[in-house]
Amino acid sequence: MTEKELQRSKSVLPIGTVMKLTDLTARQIRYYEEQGLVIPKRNEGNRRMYSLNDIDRLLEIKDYLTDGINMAGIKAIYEQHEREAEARKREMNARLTDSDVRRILHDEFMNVSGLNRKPEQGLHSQHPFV
Amino acid sequence: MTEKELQRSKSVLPIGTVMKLTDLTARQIRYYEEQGLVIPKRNEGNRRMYSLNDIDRLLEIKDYLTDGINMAGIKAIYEQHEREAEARKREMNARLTDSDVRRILHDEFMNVSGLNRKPEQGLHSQHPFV
DNA sequence: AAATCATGTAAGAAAATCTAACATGAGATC
DNA sequence: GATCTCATGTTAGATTTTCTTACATGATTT
Repeated sequence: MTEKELQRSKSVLPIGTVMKLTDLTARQIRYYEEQGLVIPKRNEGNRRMYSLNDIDRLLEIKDYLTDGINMAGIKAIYEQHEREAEARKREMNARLTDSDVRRILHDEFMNVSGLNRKPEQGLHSQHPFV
Repeated sequence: MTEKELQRSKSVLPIGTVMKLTDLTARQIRYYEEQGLVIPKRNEGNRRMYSLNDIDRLLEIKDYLTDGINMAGIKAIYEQHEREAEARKREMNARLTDSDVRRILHDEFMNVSGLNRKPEQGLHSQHPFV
C-alpha cells in the first residue's frame, strides 16, 4: 500500500465531520452502514471513525441515489466491484514472478515499518499517516 | 491553492484524533495553542478542529522539543518562516507579469468554484476536499 | 531560594455521539 | 384503495468527548 493509500484509509473522522463533508444526515450515514455499504471503524469509546475512502464511498452512494438507484442496486454495484477487484488480484498473482513478489513484499515492509522515513528539514517531521 | 493544499488545510480532525496521530496529550496540544504555535479552527460547538497541516506542525514542534529547543525558540523559528514566506511572496509579485496574474487568478477561480470537476465513473464522485 | 517552564490532573459543564424506538411520506404491491 | 416497504426524520436517555479553569509538580533558570 502506498503512503497515499494508507492516508486515505486511516480512520480519523468522526461522524459530525463526515456529515459536513458529505452533506448527509447522521441518520442516513448510519442507515447506509446498516445496509452494509460503509462500515466505519470504531474508537475505544465506540464512536464511529471514518476514512477518506469512506467519504468517497458515501458521496458515490449519494450520487447513485440521486440517479434513482435504490439500496439494493447500490449493493449490487459494490458486490460487482468486489468481484472485479478479486479477479484482478488473481490475474496479478498469476502474472507475477517470484522476484516480483519478493520486491513488492520488501517495499511493503519498508513502508509499514517506517524504516524508509526520510527527514525533510533536519530531523523534523514524521508523518503519522505514513 | 491546489486541490491537495485545500485538502491539507481543511479542519476536520477533533483533538482526540490529533492526540493519536501525534502521540501528544490534549494538555500539550492546548498548551502549544496557548503559545500561539498551532491555532485550530473551532466548530459551532466550540470544539477544536485540526487540519493535516496542523498535524504536521505539531509533529515538528515535538521534534524541536526533542532537540532541546524551548517554546521561545520554536516561536522564533516560525516567525522566521513567516518572514521568509512573506519575502518570497513579495518577490513573486515583483516578478509576475499581468498575464501571469490573470492566468493564476483564472486557475484559482476554476478550482474554488469547482467548475473543473471531472466525473470519474459516470457522474459519480464529487470530492468534498476539492 | 524563588520564579518560570512544560506538563499532569481534577472537576463540572457543554457538546457530540450512541442505540433503540416510533413516525412518516412516497412508491410498490396486492 | 388498503397495505407494505423503503429511506429518512425525530425523540429520549445513556455514554463519551471536549471544554475551561484551577491547582500541582518536577526540571530548569535566575
